[in-house]
Amino acid sequence: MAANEQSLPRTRNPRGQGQILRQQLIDAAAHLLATLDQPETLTLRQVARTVGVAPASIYSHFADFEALFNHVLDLRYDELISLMKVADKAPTALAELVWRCATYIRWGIHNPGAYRTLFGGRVPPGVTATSHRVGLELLEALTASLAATVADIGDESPDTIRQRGILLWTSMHGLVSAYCEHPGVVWPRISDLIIGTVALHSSRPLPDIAHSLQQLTDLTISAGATGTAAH
Amino acid sequence: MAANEQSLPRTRNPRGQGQILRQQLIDAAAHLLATLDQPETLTLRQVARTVGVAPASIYSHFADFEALFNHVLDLRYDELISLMKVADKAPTALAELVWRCATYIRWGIHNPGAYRTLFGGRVPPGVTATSHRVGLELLEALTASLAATVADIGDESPDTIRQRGILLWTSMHGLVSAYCEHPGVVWPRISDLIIGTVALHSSRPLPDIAHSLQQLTDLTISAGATGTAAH
DNA sequence: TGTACATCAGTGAACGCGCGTTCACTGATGTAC
DNA sequence: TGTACATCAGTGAACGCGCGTTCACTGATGTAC
Repeated sequence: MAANEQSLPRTRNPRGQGQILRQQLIDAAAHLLATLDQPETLTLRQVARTVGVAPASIYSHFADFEALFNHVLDLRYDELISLMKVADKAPTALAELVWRCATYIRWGIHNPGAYRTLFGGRVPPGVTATSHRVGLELLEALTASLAATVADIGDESPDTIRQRGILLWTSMHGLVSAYCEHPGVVWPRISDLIIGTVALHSSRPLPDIAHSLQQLTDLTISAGATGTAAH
Repeated sequence: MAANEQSLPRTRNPRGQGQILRQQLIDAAAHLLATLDQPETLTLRQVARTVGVAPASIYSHFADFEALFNHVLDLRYDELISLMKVADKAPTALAELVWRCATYIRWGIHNPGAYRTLFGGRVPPGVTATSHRVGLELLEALTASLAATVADIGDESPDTIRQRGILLWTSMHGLVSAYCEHPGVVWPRISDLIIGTVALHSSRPLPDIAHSLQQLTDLTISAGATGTAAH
């Protein structure tokens, strides 16, 4: 959509305000990462053009392009983790599970570029550590939440519980990925997909799940949170 | 893994056998697509190097690199569709669903590069038509199979049936994607993941599903089919 | 109050790289006379 | 049986492109004397 933004002249920052450019670079990279069809093709020169600065200027603030790229990914990941904390305030085990799933799916759908780069695997190199953290950290919390929700899971083996957590996570991953990658499909409402997913994996009644989801929506709206809650 | 394969001298094909190179180009591109960590970074010059030929030689057989790339993707897609036909021979509705899911998931896991390029969205440009065909064609067959399997689905609305098909497909998509993209995770056995997925979405007993999966395995082994059954 | 100097926020040109593509060509092989 | 010619399978060098990175620099601004 956005193509030529290099026409703005940009005045140099005053002395001592050099980190303003640093923030602009981060913002521009985050914006491009969010909006590019193929986020993995993000380039240093694109970021420089967007900010209206010479490509070399980036090296005053980051060791190389990978450092900027990874910094942005870390910020986005921290944002997701921060948003997921809302689940700790859930009134019931089912609500915690619903909130966890809803937050994950919504964040992924609203941040397709970042989601794809963080969870879509095979990033150029470099961000591997974060990416692995992601998989395990979120997966464990999700599995615990699922185990607490499902009544008849007490007598199942740890392996079975773990597999159920994995299947829930991969189904959410597939939902987010497919939703973002196949805009040509006519998709049901996101809330229905969230409710349906939780219902399948928890065997709980649809109305209970819908109620918990509504609670989250109310909470989010009353808190005025719109998205960028990192740091 | 494979890096330098340009050392083989390669003797020119005899007169009239020019299409041998064409096949070699297709094979090399398919092999690279299957094995590259990032299949979307496949280049014309990589293919040429693998075959041991000048980059320009490709233009005797394909209009441009995109034509070669798309041809390979079409072949892989045809292969998947061909493999999916085994579900038509299933003895029961449940077996058809299980066979469909198992074939899809197994093919995806054994062809990560091709799967990612076909279904992972956002290919450079070009293959859009095929990619859309994929989503809808397979989704419709899967949804029909699921509807035939699930007993209590008769009184549900078409939208609900469609959503259940979508959730099944996206969960398989997520399973294949996550499995290929996160090799660091310790995964359960594929057959357990297939059985667990079908169980969740069909509400059928695990042993019945396991039995149907075993039938498919027996059939596949007795038929001697190992993978490349295109055309 | 004036001036030399250090610092700061960047710039501009160039580098080597791999890419897809073009174009004139080469050299072996078959065929017509 | 010999020779001119057409065809075929590919080659080699070059093109323009965008990329990440390097390096010497510029010009404004603050500070020390």
